[in-house]
Amino acid sequence: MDDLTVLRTRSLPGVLEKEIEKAILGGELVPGGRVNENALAGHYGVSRGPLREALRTLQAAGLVVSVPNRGYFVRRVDPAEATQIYDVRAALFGLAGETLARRASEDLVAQLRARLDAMDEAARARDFEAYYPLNLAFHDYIVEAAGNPVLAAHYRDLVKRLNLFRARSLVQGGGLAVSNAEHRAMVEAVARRDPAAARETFANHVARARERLLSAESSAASASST
Amino acid sequence: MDDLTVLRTRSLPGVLEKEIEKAILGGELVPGGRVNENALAGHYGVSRGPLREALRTLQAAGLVVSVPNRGYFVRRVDPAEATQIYDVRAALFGLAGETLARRASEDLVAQLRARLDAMDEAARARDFEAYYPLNLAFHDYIVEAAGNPVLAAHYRDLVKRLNLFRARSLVQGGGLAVSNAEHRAMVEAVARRDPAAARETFANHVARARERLLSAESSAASASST
DNA sequence: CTTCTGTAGATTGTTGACAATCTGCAATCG
DNA sequence: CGATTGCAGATTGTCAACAATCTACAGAAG
Repeated sequence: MDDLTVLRTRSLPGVLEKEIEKAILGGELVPGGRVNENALAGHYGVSRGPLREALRTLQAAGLVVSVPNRGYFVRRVDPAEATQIYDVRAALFGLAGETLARRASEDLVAQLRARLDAMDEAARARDFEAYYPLNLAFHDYIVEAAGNPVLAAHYRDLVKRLNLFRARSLVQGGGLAVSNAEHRAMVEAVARRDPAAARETFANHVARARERLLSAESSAASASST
Repeated sequence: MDDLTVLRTRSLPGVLEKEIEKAILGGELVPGGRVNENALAGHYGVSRGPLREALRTLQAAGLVVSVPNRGYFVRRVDPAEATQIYDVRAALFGLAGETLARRASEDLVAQLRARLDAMDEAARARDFEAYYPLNLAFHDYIVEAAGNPVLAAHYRDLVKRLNLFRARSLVQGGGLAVSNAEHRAMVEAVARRDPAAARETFANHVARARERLLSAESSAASASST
């Protein structure tokens, strides 16, 4: 019965899109690599038609690019584009914070503080494995709570594309406590119902995350070239 | 030779996408209306395969929606979603202004002032037909000059979707002078190389445009319901 | 008269096949 | 020996046909 419901709800190109996206974000399809339609179609046991429709959607999302008569390639994001993505993401996240500060209920502030405490604990324990998903959920919760689906959709698109930037060393060791201190300032701005301060702290948080990532990347690049 | 170059550069789904987009934005395909694949394929003299790929891209852009086993429908944007789009657009435009204020050359400021003067003239003459395209080009030039392709792409997507909001009465009569006064404040902030002021004036300009549009819409709605 | 059911037509979903194009290697020519 | 041309295999682009699903209308039952 489950298969039936799935097939009724999601179309075949829809599930393929999610599946391929997972493969890309999971690293099975590496950035810059070619996407073979026949191979993929065979792997999923479907025809090339629905597959190509899924790839078109992924192209619009910026995860792959189509070169006429050459095929699809997994998108490669270089530091320059990563910077651009981060700037846009900061602006959107700032908007999320501003919106949240205007409409925040007491329950919502309590929710944010609870998540903050959980992250603090993980940061103190230097437990990156625990911190990472909490951090992700925290940001996602914020963007969702802002109540603007258009904003949320664009934000998620940007985050997906950032995963194509080869630099898994997202936040290393010392970054945890620093990052969560910024989180606390963000939540306090929301609790004070101060839209301007919220926008600023939220946007700055992403801007600083960008600096952390890019400096880590450049040092890693210079290290590997030595 | 032209056809050959076109076919080499743009793929068939690519040209179909642009063609259908034009039909939607031009009003030939009305919001809420159904899109018949066979009819469209026949109209363009192509098969349904490339057509469906084009529609997938347009779905990702938010211009159409796909309902499984029912087909594609031209997206309808209600006032609530238009508000959300405007909020995101304001944040992005604010980022464009901030970026511009940091990197503006003298030439760029001169360019902006020249466009400003042209719009002033049209506004004084109450010549909406002349003002409208100048205004569009002004905004597009700014977003382009910010030098962030990711920002530009997202911004353009939002503008396209706003065209689906049924309210062609974009700016009526008196709005022209007001709007251009805001433009002048924006350009002056850029000329002063003041990023914070630029962000604020740019974002506020879009927010005010939203208010102008939505109040016009609601008054038109109450008038039509009377 | 209203409601339900069944059927015919239309429309979308998917597939497999054919045509066009590209890539890589080998043979030939200068 | 290097460069170029030609060919074979692989891959993408497009199409037309078939299967599945939905819509609308007609007819029958309550």
